Amino acid sequence: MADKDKVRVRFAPSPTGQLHIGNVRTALYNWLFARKSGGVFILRIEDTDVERSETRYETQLLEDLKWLGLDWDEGPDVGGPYPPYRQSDKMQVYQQYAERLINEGKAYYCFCKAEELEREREQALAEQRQPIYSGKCRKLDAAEVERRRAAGEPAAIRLKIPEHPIRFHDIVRGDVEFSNEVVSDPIIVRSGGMPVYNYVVVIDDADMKITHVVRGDDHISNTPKQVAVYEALGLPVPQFAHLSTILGPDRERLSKRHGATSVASFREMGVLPEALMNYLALLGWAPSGGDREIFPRDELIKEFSLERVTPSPAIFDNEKLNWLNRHYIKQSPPERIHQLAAGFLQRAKLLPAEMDPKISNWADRLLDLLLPYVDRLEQLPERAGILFAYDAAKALALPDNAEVLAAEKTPAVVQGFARRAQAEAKLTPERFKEIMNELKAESGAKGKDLFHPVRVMLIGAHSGPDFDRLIPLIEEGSELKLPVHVKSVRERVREFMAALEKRALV
RNA sequence: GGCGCUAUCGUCUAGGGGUUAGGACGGAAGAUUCUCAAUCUUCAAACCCGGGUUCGAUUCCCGGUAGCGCUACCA
Repeated sequence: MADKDKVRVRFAPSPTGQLHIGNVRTALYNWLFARKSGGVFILRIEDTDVERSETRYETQLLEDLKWLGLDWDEGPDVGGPYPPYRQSDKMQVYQQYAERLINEGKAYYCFCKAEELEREREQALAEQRQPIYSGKCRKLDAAEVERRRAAGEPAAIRLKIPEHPIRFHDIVRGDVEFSNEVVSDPIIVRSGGMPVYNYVVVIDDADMKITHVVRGDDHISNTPKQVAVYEALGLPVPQFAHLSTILGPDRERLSKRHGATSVASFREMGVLPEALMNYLALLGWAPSGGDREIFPRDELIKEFSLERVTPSPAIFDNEKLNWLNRHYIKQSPPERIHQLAAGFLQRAKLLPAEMDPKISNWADRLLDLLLPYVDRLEQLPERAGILFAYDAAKALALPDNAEVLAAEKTPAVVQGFARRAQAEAKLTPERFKEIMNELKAESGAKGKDLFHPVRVMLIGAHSGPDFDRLIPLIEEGSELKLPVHVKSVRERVREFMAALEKRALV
C-alpha cells in the first residue's frame, strides 16, 4: 500500500479524569480499524482545557490503554513524524493558522463581550429564534478593527461560515447535511488567545494526516463547524465515523452515576482486559452472520469493519460482560490467572505477600476450586470465606441453614460425624468417604439429608465445592503459616459442637 | 424551542420486499452432581405507531411518537 493511502486514525482523549468506558470503545474501534487495515494508530492528548487537564490523568490514561493492550504507533511518549502529540505544546501553530485565516478574510476579530453574547442568546431563546451569533463584528470595517486592536481591546477570532449547507459523509450514518442557518460563525480563538477545540482538532487532524475520524456521536453536531474549518484552510476533509452513545440501564448516557465506568475500576474489580475488549467490541458492532460472541483480539482484528458498526445507541449490560469474563477466566492460561487471582487474595490479606512454594501450590488449588464460582476476581476473597472465615455460631444462626439444621436426621448425622472426625488428626478424603458411608448406614440419612448437615458443620453453608477437593485444602491449609489461620476439620467440628451446646442451653 | 441522530426479544445484535425473523446475555424447565457453581439439553421472549409504494412490507418512502445528542470564548 502506498504511504499516502495508508489509514491514519487517532484516539484523542482529554486528560481531565479517569478513562471512561465509552472512550475506551472509541479507542478500541480506532485501534481495530488501524490494525485491520495495516494503518497507523495515533494517540494525541487534547489538553487545551487548562483548567481541568492534569498530568496524573495523562499518566493514568497511558497505563490504562496499555493494560487494555491498545498500543499506539505515534503519541506523546513515543513521538512520530508529526509532533507535537500534545495540544498544549502546539499553541503557536494554532495561532499561525488563525492569522492566516484572518489575512485571507476567512475569519475575523470579534469584540463582543461574553455577557453581551449571553444576553443576545437568552433573548433569541425567549423569542424562539435560533440562538446563533448575529455576525455583528463580521461587518466591522478594517479601519475600525485596526483601531480597536491597537487600543488593546480583547478580541476573539471567529470563522466565517459559508452561505451554503454543509454536508459530509459518515461511514456509520451515511450522508449528513446541516443547513448553514443553524451554524453560528464559531469562535476559533478565545479573546485570551487560547484556541478552541473545534478549531484545534481540525488543525491537529490535518497536520497528522488523519484519514478517518472515528469518535463519539456527541461530536456529530460539531462536525459542520469543523468541515468549515477544513474548507477555509483548503485542507482535505477526512472521512468520519460517528459511534453511538453507550447508555446506562436507565437509557441515559453512561456516567459515574451508574457505578463503575472507568477502566481502572473494571481492572480493580478483576475484569480481564480481553473480556472488556470483547464485550465493548460487541457493543455497537457485530460480524456478518451475527452468531459469534467470542472474539479474542486477533479474531476481532480479522473481522472488524467500520461499515458494520451500528448507528443506534446501546445499553451497557454488566451481565454479558460477566459472562465473557467468566469465559476468559476459564480460557486463560492457569499460571496467568493464578497470579492475577492470588493478587486479590493477597490484597485482602488472606495470602501472604511472599508465598513459598508450599503456600503457592496450595493457593493454586484453592483458586482452581473458587474460580468457577466468580464473575469477577474481586469476589474471590469473599468466596474464600469457606476456608478463612469459618464461624460456627454464625452458621447456626443463618436463616439459610435453618431448614437443614431442623431436619429430622440432622442430629444423628452431626453427632456421628463429630465423633468420628474428632478422632482424625488429619482427615483424608478416603476416610471422609468411609465416615459418610458409616453415617449413611447408621442414621438412615442419604443424599442431601446426609451431606447438608456435614457441609454446614464444615463450611457454614449447605452448598459449596466438592468435599473431595475441599477437605485436603482445609487440612493442609490449617498447617500452613497464613495471615489468617485456616481452621482444620477438627477445629471446625469442635467449634460447631460447642456452639450447638451453647445454643441448646439458651 | 430549533437542528441532528436513532428505533428487531428485557438487553446486545443478525437478517432483509415473500423467512418457522437467527444467535448471544439474562430468565424458566430438565439432565448431571450430596449441594451450589460450572457444563449440556429444551422452552418462553421482538420487527414503535400511522400512512403510502407494491400482488405482498418488519424491510423502501413520508409523517408521528419516543429516546439520545448538539444548540458555549467545554472537550
